[in-house]
Amino acid sequence: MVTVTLPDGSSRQVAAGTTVLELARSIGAGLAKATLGARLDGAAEIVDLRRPLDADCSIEIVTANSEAGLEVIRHSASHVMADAICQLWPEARLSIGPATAEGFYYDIDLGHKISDDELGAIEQKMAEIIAADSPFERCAIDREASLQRFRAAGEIYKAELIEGFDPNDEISVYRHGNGAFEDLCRGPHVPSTGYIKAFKLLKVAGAYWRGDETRPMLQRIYGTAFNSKKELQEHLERIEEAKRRDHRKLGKELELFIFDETAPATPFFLPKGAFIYNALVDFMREKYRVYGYDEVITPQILDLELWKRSGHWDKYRDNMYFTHFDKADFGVKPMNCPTHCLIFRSKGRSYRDLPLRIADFGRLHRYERSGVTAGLTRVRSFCQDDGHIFCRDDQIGDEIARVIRLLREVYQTFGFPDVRVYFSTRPEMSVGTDEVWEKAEAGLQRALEDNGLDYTVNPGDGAFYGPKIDFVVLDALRREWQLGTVQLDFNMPARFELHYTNAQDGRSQPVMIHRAILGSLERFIGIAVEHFAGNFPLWLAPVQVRVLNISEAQLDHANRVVERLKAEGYRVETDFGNGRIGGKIREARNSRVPYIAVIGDREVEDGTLNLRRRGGEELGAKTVDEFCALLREEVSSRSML
RNA sequence: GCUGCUGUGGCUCAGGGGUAGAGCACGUCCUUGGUAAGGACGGGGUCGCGGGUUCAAAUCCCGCCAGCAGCUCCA
Repeated sequence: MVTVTLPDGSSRQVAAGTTVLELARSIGAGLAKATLGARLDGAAEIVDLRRPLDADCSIEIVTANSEAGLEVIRHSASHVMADAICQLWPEARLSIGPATAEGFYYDIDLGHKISDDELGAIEQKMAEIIAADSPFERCAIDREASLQRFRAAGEIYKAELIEGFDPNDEISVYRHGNGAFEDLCRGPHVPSTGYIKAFKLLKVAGAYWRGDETRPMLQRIYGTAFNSKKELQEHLERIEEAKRRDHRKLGKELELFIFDETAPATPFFLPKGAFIYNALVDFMREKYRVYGYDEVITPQILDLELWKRSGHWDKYRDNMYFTHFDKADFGVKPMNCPTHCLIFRSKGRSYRDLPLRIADFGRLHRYERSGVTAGLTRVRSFCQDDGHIFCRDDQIGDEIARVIRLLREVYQTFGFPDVRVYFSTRPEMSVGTDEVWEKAEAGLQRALEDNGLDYTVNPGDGAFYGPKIDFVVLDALRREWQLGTVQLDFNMPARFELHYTNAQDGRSQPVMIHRAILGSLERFIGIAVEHFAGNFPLWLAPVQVRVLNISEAQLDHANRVVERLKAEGYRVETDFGNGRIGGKIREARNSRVPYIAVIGDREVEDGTLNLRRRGGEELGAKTVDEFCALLREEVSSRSML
C-alpha cells in the first residue's frame, strides 16, 4: 500500500501500482471523467493518468478546467495535428510540438510549403482523427534502439533530441490511431483523441530549428485548443478584438501617424499623434519637477571617439548609424548616457551635489534588422523618457526606490495596475570586470527585495554596461508590454573617469542609474492606442470636443460657443457641414472624440449644449459653464473615464 | 537577416496577357434635416520600383524596395 495526500490535506491508502485514473475514480466518477493527468509532489510536470503510483506522494488531479489541463489538451492537439500533416504529406519530418500559453504549434520539415489555405484541410483531417477517439498510448523505449530507428526513418530532429537527453531519463513515445501515429514525447496526453473538444489552426510561419538562425528553417503551424467551443470562440474573438485595436490600423484611421517607404521603420507623427507625443512629454516633465530631475538637451551626432570610450563602438556598433565629415567619423546616438556623462564631467562635482538626476527627451537612432521592425512598437528612430541618476553608492537603494515609486504613479495614471518585473543579468557582450558586475547585480537584487517586488530572472539579458530591471505592464487585453527599465551601471562612470569630491576631500566615482518609465514614446503611444482602443482619456485626447450644428440657423451661436471653449483651452473640432445630424454623430463617434456637443434651435434658445459622451452616454443639455467645469475636473484628475 | 505571404485612386479591396473597377473618403449642387450613413453629379490611379519574355505586361518571369505573420534580436 502507498499513501497519497490530496490537495485538501486528506490522505488515502491505495494499493501500490494503482493508477492516477483509478485513484480519481475512487474519489468520484465525475472527477474520473474529467481527469487528464496529475501533478505529483508539486512538480512542474504533469504525469499521465495511467501512471501507476508506486510510492507515497502528494497528488493534485489535473482536470481540463485547470491551466495545466489545458496544456495537456493542447499538447495532444499538436500530436493530432502532426498526425494529420503526416497523413497529408507522408514525407514530413517532425521536430517539436509543444503547448504554449495561448495554444500550441508543431515545427515540421516539409518540402511542400503549407499555405494558410491548406489549414482547413489539415483541420478536417484532425477532426477525423478526433472523431475516431483512439486512445493515446504511452510506451517507454530503449535509447539506443530508438536512436537507430529514428535515424533509419530519417527523423533527424527526433534523433538529435534523443542525443540531447539525459541518458538516465526514461525515453517514451506516445501513439494514437492504434499505433498508426507515433511521436517521441514525454507526455502527458489526454486519454484519447476524442478529448479534444475545440481546436483551430491559426497560421503557418517559419521557425529555426532549436531557435538558432544558423540552422534549418522549419514550418511552424500554430493552432489553439480549448476545453469547450465557447472558450475557443471567446479566444478567437479576443484575437479579432486585438486586430481591431491594432495601433497601425487605428493610427491611420485616427490620423495619428503615417509611415513612408522613404523612411522605413520611422514614423511621421501627424498633428494628432504629435499632440499625444507632446502631452506625454509634458506629463513626464510635470513628474520630473516633483521628483527632482533636471532636463537637458544633448547632441545627436558625436565623434566616434566618444563611442569608443563608452563601449558602444565595441558592443553596440551593429545597431548604430555612422557618418563622416571634416575628415572625422561620427556616430548618431543610440542612447543618451554618454552625453550625460559629459555633462556630469563638465564641472567639478561634490558629494553634496548628488544625486544628480538628468532627464533627456533626445531622439535616438538604432539600426534594427529589417524583419524586426513593426509599427510604433519597434522603430529605428525614437525618443525615450530617458534619465540618468548619478549618485553615491549609499544612495543607490533610495534612488531605485524613488524610481519605482514614480513608475507606479505613472502606470497608475494610464490604468496599468499590474506590473511584472524581470531582472536581467550580465550578457555575453559586456564591458567591465566580474567584480563590478557582481556588485551591480547584487545592488539591483537588493533593491528588488527591499521594494518587495516579485520578479523573474532573465539570465544574460542585461545591457552591455550593467544589469537591469524591466517593468512589463498588462494592457486592457491582458497582453504584456515592456515599458520601464532601471539599470545599475558602474562601468560607464569608470570609462568616462567620472568623479566627485567626497566628504573626506578625496575622489570618489559616482554610480550611474539608467532609467526610463514610459520606455520609448513611440512604443508607448502604440501601446496606449491599443490599450485604450483609440479612446484616449480626456487629458490625452488630441481632440476633446466636437461641436455639431443641426442647421445653418445656429452657425453664429455655435461659432461663439466654439470660441469660448477654445479660449478656455480645450481642443475643439467642428462639423458645421450640410449633412444631417445622424451622419455627423456617426462620424464623430467613429473619430472617438470624447464629447459630442450638438447645437440646434433649442440649445440656442436656452444657451446650452446637448452633450453625449463617446461611449454613447447621453448627458443632456448643459450650459457652456457647466460643460467647462465638467471638462476641467476630468482633465485635472486625468480621469480614465 | 531568415521562411512564407502581400503591394491596384486618400482608405478598404475586387479584377487579371489586349487602353483600369467598386464602396468609403474628397469636390460641386440640391436638401436645413434633432442623435450611428439624405440625394444628384463630378474629379482622382503609368496597378511599389527596375529589368526580361511577348505583337502586346498592371497581369507571366527575375531582381530590388516596402509592408504583414512568425523565427532570431530589442525600448
